[in-house]
Amino acid sequence: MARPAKIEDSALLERLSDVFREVGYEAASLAVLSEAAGLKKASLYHRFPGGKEQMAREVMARAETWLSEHILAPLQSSALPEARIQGMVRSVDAFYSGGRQACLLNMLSSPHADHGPFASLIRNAFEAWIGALSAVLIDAGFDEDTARFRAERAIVLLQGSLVVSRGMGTTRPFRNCLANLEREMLAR
Amino acid sequence: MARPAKIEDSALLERLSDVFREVGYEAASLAVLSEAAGLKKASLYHRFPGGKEQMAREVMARAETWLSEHILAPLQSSALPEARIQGMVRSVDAFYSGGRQACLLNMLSSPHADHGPFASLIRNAFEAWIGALSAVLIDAGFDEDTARFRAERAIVLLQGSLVVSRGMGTTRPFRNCLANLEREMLAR
DNA sequence: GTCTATAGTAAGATAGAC
DNA sequence: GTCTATCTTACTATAGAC
Repeated sequence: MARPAKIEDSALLERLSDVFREVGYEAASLAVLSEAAGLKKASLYHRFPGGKEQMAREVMARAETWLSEHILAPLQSSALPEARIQGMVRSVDAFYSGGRQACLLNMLSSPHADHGPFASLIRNAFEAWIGALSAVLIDAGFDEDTARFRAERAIVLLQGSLVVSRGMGTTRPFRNCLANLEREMLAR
Repeated sequence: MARPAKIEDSALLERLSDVFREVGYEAASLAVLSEAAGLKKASLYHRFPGGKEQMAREVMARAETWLSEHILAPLQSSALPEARIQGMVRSVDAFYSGGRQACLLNMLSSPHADHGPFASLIRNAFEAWIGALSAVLIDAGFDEDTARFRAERAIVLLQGSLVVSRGMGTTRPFRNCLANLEREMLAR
């Protein structure tokens, strides 16, 4: 077959996602995205006529799908609260490569109205995650306020540990965070 | 006096700092920096011959000075541990405008070798802050490992609460973080 | 579907007048 | 010290061949 093979959507989005997670939206130039994708710029525009903004939005959409399937669904299972949180910790550890990869929810955050679409996607993702964690804690017998407070703090710890790990050049804060998350969330 | 008045270094750096904190390094174009500073691009280059990278480095240096004077020094005072942490909380609340302004240590973090200078400044700032907090906890009677662990977690909570506040469009996570920081750090 | 080539624009940076 | 005007480069995006 002389025809050049199509690079699969899933693999393409994953490579683009790596770039956005590493350098953020503005620093992700088409040159960098093109090299990471293994496609020339014009080919990227063929796949994403909306340009960089569409790439980022599809990357975000993919991340939300991942969140739903690998985080929210397991959290909403009928397993024990301990097991549901343990499952989340394992998925999170893999997704962030043990603290070496940043979070899109941080890297694509922007105060610009230009990228307003991202803002609501990011807010929704945070709220869905916190809501699901909160439901687990309510199942575990905590009152609503405590559940919500601890769920939000878990996400804060996760995001903060990624920031500090990145800034200090060590994954220890992230590993500490995950190692203590279940115990802290369910502590009486 | 027909001669145009010089804009003071301190005011200039503060305006530039606001831009870097809001949008990060790459999105801080000279056009944006120029407008925020109230100086034309050529004037910025007169004050910062090294261009944008020098601006960011001087903004970082200014932030480290602020950290030393308003955070590290009070933490190293001879006051009670409770009072030292309360003082830090007040300073932090003001510096981050109650959670509305982001942290340079997050916004200027970059995996690029280009901006390597930032990386060591950021790492040093994190380490100095955690070290000072750790010393307070040792003064409060905690063992070295516990002190270090809790100090690091305090910084993680701070950074994470800023990320989540920004992402969710509310300052509540940041306010929660500060409201509970002293109690959590000193809990027996 | 991918490519080479190129248009058009905004970026970082400099020269020289006032 | 600040300004207008300009240079060069890099960026986003498009046209058209294969």
